[in-house]
Amino acid sequence: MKRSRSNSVTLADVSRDAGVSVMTVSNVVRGRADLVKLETRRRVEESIAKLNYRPNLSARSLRLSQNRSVGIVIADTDPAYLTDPFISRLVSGLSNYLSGRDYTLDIQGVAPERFENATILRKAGNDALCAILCGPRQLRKAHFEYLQKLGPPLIVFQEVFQSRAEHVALVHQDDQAGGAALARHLLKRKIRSIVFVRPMLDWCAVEQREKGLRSVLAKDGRQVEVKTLLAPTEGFDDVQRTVAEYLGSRVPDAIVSATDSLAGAVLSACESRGLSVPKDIAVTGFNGFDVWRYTRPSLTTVMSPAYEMGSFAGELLMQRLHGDPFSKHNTIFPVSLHEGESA
Amino acid sequence: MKRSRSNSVTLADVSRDAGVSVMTVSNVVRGRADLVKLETRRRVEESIAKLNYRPNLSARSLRLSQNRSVGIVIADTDPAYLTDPFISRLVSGLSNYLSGRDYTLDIQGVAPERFENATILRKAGNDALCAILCGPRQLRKAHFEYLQKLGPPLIVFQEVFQSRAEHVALVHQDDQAGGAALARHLLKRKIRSIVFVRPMLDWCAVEQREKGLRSVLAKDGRQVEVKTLLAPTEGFDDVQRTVAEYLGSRVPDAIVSATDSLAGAVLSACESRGLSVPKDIAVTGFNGFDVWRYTRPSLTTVMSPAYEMGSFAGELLMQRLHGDPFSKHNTIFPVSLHEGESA
DNA sequence: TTGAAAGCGTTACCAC
DNA sequence: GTGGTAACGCTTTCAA
Repeated sequence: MKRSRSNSVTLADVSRDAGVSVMTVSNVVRGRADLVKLETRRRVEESIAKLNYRPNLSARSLRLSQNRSVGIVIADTDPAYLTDPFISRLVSGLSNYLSGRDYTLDIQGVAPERFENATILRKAGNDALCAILCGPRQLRKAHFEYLQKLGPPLIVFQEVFQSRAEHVALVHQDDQAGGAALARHLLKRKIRSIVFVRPMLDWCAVEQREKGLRSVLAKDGRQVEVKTLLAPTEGFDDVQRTVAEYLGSRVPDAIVSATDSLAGAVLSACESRGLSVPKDIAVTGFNGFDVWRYTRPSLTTVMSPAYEMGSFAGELLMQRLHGDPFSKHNTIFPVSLHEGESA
Repeated sequence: MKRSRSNSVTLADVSRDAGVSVMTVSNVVRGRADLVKLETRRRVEESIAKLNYRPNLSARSLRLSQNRSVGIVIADTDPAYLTDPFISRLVSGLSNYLSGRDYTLDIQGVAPERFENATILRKAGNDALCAILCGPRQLRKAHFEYLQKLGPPLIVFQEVFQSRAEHVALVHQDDQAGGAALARHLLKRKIRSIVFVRPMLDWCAVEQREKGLRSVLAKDGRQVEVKTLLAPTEGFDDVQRTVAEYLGSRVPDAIVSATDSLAGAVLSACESRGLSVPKDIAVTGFNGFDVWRYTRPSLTTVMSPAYEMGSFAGELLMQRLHGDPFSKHNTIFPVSLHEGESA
């Protein structure tokens, strides 16, 4: 048995069965109908079906030096990295756009401190790369530089770095404007103190939200006091405990949560402290997809175009891979305030 | 310029730069430290760093006839197919297990009626395949047969088909037992009528939940009436509208929802009808991850080991790809009832 | 310890 | 319309 462990059927096998040359089979497989006589094509197609032939992607990639695949690396400390609603929508959008163009998506989650070990980055197997970073700014910057040096076209989501590299593009939503919109909304109430709740782990988007929030408050004449409260993780229990503890000593007029899931835990903490939302305290979320509908009161939050960002990135990459330069190197998607009952 | 569009650095380039043979470089790259003199290795490593060399995965795959990659195809009508909390956890678990073994995960969502068109299935580029099916039983069965014929090792999640094929394994949770547990829990109350709410789209898991529910109720002496209510989609608004309409004409003693997100919409419908949960009506969910924490009242639901199912599948595949047969062809993960406030 | 050559399955190119 | 040949980048095998 000459055959390797994978009992793959090759073009040669089909050509032998159909009594034609390898090239003819190849032409049939790739739909070059004009190059093959109808009768021959029929015979070849029969053999293909009979032998259950599937083209070998590695061989094709090697020959064409293009893989028709894109890789995405997602830095996160949570093993269940895809459960984040922003990420799952972004990846869905990207994946679907690529599928439509007959491209494949390779996906890998990785702990921030092991970022550069990601298989997708160490081996060259994708025509382009995407990434979502997290961790201290310094580290994210280092990872960004590393990614740039790799070579293939690169799209980084939710970062605000500058890059002059021709093969790099940034796609993010306007988190700063989102934070600002929340601030303006809260300022309609009689507010003197705000707590911004966020996880310990750094995300650029969260920084931007806080920045937008604080900048509007700073410009306001009312001298609103802003504190930042760090939860050890994004887990429901951790957040609830952290907030409940804080509320034990003092109750701010509003709690701005870095994400909707955090806000869910915040609501729970308020409830357990006997605080009525929004009467006693206002609560807001961020990146509203579904959670805001489930909570009582429903959440005031900022809507995110995560799915669209993913598919837009796919579109950008397809252009770039088909010969054109990136049409945009820095794309900012607008967000919109959703007024629920919680603030 | 001989070089192809992708300006890739090859082993030959490195070997030229380092003044050694291609094989020596290959040995260095693959960590065969024992085969290379320390000094030579140093020189080669320098060249690798200098030239920014990354091994070409296609070439290696072609030569070795193994790709070190697994593909997963997920049938769903929802474009944002990864947002389903069960799926996102399952895929995270699988992806992480594979990453740890230096395997890559190719992911693709596909509409059920276009299932067989999925790139991942049409081209042979993965060492193994995973799938999650949906749609009418007939169609799922057809897709299952199709997948089996493809050849590579295959794991199908959340299906109850039988297969004698050596290269096929099934992994699912005990949805039937989950449905039964919910039924038994509800029977503790004075219950005469139950409505099972599910989306129009067929999922094997949902069928199993209903089956478990009905079988326990059927065995009970109290002649509980069970109706099935179909929501056009799983979308919050669709479900809420469907349920609210139903409640307009009659109010059952309990509503069993096919998933937690459905249950969220059901709660909302009850609220809008002025019904108090669980006093006036009991409500349950399924596949509890986080949603049950956010709702008020919190949901009574069934906890799912989705993440573990994913990583277990990865483990099974690794064994199979490294020479052993599948150790289990049909694995059923237990689920557990979570008693919240809603029932 | 290092090197040369063959071949993995496919496609571009050029003959027939 | 069809087919032969070379080459894509890598690793296995065997020779030096």
